[in-house]
Amino acid sequence: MGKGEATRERILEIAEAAVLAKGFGATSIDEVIAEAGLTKSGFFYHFKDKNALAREMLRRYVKTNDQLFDDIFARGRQLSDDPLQAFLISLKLLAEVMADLPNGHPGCLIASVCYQERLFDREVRELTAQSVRDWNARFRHILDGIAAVHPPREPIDLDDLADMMSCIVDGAIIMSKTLNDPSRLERQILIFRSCVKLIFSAPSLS
Amino acid sequence: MGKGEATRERILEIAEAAVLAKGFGATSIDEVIAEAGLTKSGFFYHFKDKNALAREMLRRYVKTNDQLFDDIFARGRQLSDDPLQAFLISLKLLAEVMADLPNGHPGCLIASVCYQERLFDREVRELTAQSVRDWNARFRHILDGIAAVHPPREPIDLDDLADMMSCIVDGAIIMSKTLNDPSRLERQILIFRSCVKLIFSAPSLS
DNA sequence: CAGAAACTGTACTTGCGGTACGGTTTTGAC
DNA sequence: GTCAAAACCGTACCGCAAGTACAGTTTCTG
Repeated sequence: MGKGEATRERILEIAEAAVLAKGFGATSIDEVIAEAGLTKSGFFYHFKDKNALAREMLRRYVKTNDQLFDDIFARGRQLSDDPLQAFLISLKLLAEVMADLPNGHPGCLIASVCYQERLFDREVRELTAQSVRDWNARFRHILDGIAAVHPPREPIDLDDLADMMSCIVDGAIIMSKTLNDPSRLERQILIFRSCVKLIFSAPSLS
Repeated sequence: MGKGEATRERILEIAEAAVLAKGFGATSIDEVIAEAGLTKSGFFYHFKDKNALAREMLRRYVKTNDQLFDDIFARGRQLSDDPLQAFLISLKLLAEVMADLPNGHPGCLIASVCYQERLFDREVRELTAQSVRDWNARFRHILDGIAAVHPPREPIDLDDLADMMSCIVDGAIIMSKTLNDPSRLERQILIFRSCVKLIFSAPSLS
């Protein structure tokens, strides 16, 4: 890894923390480079503009997040052969991980971008959209495996249920931040878990 | 109503649309006043700074939203005496209202503020927090009424379930915007409805 | 050692939020 | 109709942040 790459990483790390804390618009380049210990020229050597910074931040964020979810859901499958049990275990693990983050979940960059639409170019917006689609597909796949073994009682659209996971997490992050109460995120994941449990393990109506 | 109040209303309406579309930081005062047909001096006559604008926008938004929810949940209670049925009907109505918005739900101002924290002063942030708390209390109250008649099968924390409503809506708005698919919001409300139905009307496990 | 990569420094442009302040029109109460 | 307050307009200005331009310098690497 060249020295340039290390600097880029440092910039991205500092910028991500600042953006999640204050929003993209409120994060100035001056502030980032001051903390990173380089000059404006140095910054624009690595990123042609703020949009390029956003793009790389997103790529980084999505990658890290995917890794986390891969780990957690793989761990769930290790702990149970039943796909429903595996998913429920993973959700519990996810809740614990989210609760253990010292100052709550740092926030969701995708949502941050969402509420700043026009600040970003098409490429950035397409990147966020694709990552959400990937997320949904991931959960959809898990739910398919569950439904094959445990047919849901009520006619539930599995696509919508997969979407629900992302919605809950994003919504809970917002609530955690707004109310300054990190525990909400954990609790929302657990109540979603209860819903999944009910949907797939409820006995049939006579 | 004085002429000043009418102007203030016009500014707030234009600003709200712009902020929901592009975020607070990306909405310039110049742009708002151009559309409102007045000058910078005129703007600062009504709002001492951008924060004051945000504050009044939020008050307006929360008020309008509360009114909408009051109507919908009152209508639900009109249509059924059973609190569970009334709530389920209201959720269906809510989903329909959200689906009927021509370009999807305009977005949630609270979330917009959430991701711009440092741009706003303490008063604005406290306003958003309070409105979320009020929202949650509203749903908690409805759920209390339901649980009194239909004890939930699994031990479900009603506070968390009340929170879930807000989380779903906020999360679904983000997803709708990100994927440019207004139907997601409607579908998420309906699947939340299914969950509520399952929780309160599922038969006991033998 | 050479050349490429990784910067620094300075100077400038643009756009936005915000201030200052004097002047002008509009409105509503008497 | 009068008169003061309310509701503006115009102009000029400040500071900050994004971004450009470009020449020069250091640092790594083959």
